[in-house]
Amino acid sequence: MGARKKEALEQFNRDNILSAAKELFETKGVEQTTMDDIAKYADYSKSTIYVYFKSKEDIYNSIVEDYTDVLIGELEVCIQDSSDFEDSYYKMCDCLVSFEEKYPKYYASLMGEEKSTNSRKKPILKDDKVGRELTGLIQEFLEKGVASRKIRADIDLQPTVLYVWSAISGIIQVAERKKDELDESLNMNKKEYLRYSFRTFYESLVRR
Amino acid sequence: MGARKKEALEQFNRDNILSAAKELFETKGVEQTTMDDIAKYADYSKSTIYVYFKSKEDIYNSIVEDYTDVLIGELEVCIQDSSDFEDSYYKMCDCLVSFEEKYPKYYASLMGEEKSTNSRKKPILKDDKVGRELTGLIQEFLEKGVASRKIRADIDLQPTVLYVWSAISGIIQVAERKKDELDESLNMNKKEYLRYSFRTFYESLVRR
DNA sequence: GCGATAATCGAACTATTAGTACAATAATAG
DNA sequence: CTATTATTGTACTAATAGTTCGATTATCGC
Repeated sequence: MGARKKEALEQFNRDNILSAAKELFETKGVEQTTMDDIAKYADYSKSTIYVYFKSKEDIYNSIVEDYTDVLIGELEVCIQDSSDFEDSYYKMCDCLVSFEEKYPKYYASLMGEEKSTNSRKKPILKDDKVGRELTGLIQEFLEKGVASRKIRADIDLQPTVLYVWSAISGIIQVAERKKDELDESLNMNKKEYLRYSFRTFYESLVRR
Repeated sequence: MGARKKEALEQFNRDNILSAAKELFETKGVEQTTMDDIAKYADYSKSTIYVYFKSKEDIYNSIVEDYTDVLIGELEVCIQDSSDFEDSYYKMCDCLVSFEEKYPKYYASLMGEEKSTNSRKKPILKDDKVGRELTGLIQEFLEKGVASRKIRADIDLQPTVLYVWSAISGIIQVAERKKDELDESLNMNKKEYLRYSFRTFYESLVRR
């Protein structure tokens, strides 16, 4: 078999395994999914799975990387394709919220909860690609704000990037965690609460 | 044996087991600590451990409850013992940061990361005692702000409570996660960054 | 098509760890 | 001293990640 075809076949197998794992991880949860589950669902033997991936962790990490790229790509569009600062901001927020709702487990993982698919082992500290790319994007966003005079030019950009990120991610996290209470005691659904919080934060950010 | 003495003895044993588990959980991590570890360190047989606690989860939950009470108590002091609004705010922030630094695992757990000591099993959704008590405290805090005219009286208190909580917890979480990057690229240590962020947020909160 | 090579499979294996069962032993009450 | 109770040790089960390896099947070069 030609090297080209061989490589393609390998890619095909890897993709099959990954997409099976992806589905199972999303529906059953990562830790509740066993290697035997993945093998069965992907229609390979377990031994073959281990030919293509060295561990469950390895599979998981590959998937997370895919999601990272998707999310970062979407956020880039929000920030770069929009000429208006306020518009960028709300698009960015929406984009993060959608991602969180669609893939909560991966969102949690990307956003820095300790990553481990096998809790008996120490979690591996991975280099924080999302974190770095995200702060890059937010910096770009803030620079746009400064350029359009929405944000004071004398702010200290670097820590403000993190500050903005703290607030946005905090808002999303709390909204998700408290969504049931919101309905009950606040008479406000998650969406409304998010709008309120994002707006409040936006207004605290731009000069009045 | 009198019922009184028996009860005291049981409490003694339970406490011994809990304090051993507490130490191990703090040093090795919860999931890296086995029931055999706990038994050995507490100097009981595993069977006896299971007389006093029905599962590892049970031990863990008892410990978390203790920590919850400690944290809530400390926060109450911050808010209630301080007559100045700004003072309350910074004390509250410091208190949360100290707790996070001292007991990062428990902080993460209290603050809502999925709780499970045995990742093969589905995490149990516990009723969010900290959450409820915390929002109560923050509401009290904001009411003080309104009373002292530091905060506009026409704000919608309920969602603002969550909004404030989002920001503070977000700031702490990001500071912890990025503490290494802070040193390197921002030329700012975690403490300085926290001060900057808490101050920025405080100023966005009070009327100017 | 044929024989060699490589991919895949299946099934049994190890290691780890929560949790259980139970009989033996130690401590205590009366 | 005896009966009860608390504690222990040991050996078990179940679940699951990961390994091993000989058997099987597909594919390639000729």
